[in-house]
Amino acid sequence: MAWQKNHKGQSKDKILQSAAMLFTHHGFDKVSIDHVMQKAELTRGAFYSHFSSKSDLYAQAITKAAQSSRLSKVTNKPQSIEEFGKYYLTSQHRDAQCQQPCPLAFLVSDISQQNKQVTKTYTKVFNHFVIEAEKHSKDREQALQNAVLMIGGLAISRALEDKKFGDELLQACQAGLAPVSQ
Amino acid sequence: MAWQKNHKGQSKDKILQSAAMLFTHHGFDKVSIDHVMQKAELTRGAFYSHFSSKSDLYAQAITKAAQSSRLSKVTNKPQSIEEFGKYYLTSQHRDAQCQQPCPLAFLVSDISQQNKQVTKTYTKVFNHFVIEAEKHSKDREQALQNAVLMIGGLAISRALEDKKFGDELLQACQAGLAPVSQ
DNA sequence: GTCTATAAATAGATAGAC
DNA sequence: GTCTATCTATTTATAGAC
Repeated sequence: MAWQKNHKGQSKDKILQSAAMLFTHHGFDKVSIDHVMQKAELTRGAFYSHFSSKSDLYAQAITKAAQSSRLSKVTNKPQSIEEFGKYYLTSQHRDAQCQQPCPLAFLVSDISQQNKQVTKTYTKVFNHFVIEAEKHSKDREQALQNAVLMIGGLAISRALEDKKFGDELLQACQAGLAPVSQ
Repeated sequence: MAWQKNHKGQSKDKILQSAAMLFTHHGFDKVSIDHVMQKAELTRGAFYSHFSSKSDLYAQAITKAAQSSRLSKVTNKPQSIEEFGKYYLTSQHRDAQCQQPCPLAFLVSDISQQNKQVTKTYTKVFNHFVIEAEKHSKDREQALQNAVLMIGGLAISRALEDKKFGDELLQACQAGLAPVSQ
């Protein structure tokens, strides 16, 4: 029994990990259930034993992506908003040269097309981001501004065809991050 | 001849206007060529006399959306960055209670999935936005920050399930806009 | 240039064997 | 729980009549 439960858990986690990466990189519509299951080394038919629909998978994958993202790991937590920005607002992050980029930036305009389960999940993850930013900001208002500069800056930089323009934007956002006043 | 050219021009413009609205509201994948043509009161088959592909339409529709957007109209141009923000960072704009919302915010994470024609068009429109912001900012760096606060703030607010949270975010972004120092 | 009809491919979801 | 096979629907794009 324990093995069976473990086995199921392992498959579900593998699906979630595949979905988190694929969705974050390509968005909801460009990724099919088939893609996800292939990456998880399973077949389509097995999908519905774990998730009720593609949307259900999407919502859970966003949480997974946030957890797998480097930002959420306890180790190497930035000690200031500037460090936070140097870590987040990079061309490597924008160009997805890491395994798990931030879903808040990569999926932002994808989310409003989805159902309530998805938007609730996104809101929860964003709220955690803001709480983290508050630790290094003067007040909540400044934390919200810092969050927008980081997430929005990364998202827009990603949409630009001109990489140099994108780099300039990342730099400007980094410079705009307001630290806790000493 | 003139009538024919005019007739074709009218059809193309009708298609573009329909596409601009539909794409801005729902993104690239959720809108089909059929939807666009139905809204333009034409049939699918007529589409390819005007555009070479759906992507081609998308790119041209982004330009059209930017032109149709209230922000690009000459009349009622904001005289300061605060006015700009009050005009842009509203719940009405976020909830698409206007005919033509800003494609820069509504489509930001949609764009990176598309081809070069599309990303170039987005870059061009964003560049115009920044140039406009520069007129009311201390320098280019501050203009870029202001642009991110507006476009990013609106985009994230749109993704949040909690409207009050979204309103708080819009408010914080408005407060964060830095004007030209007097 | 616009129409109807259709080709060709893809995707979400379900059925039933093992 | 996982597999293969399939249903059903949708979509991009093309062909050919008017």
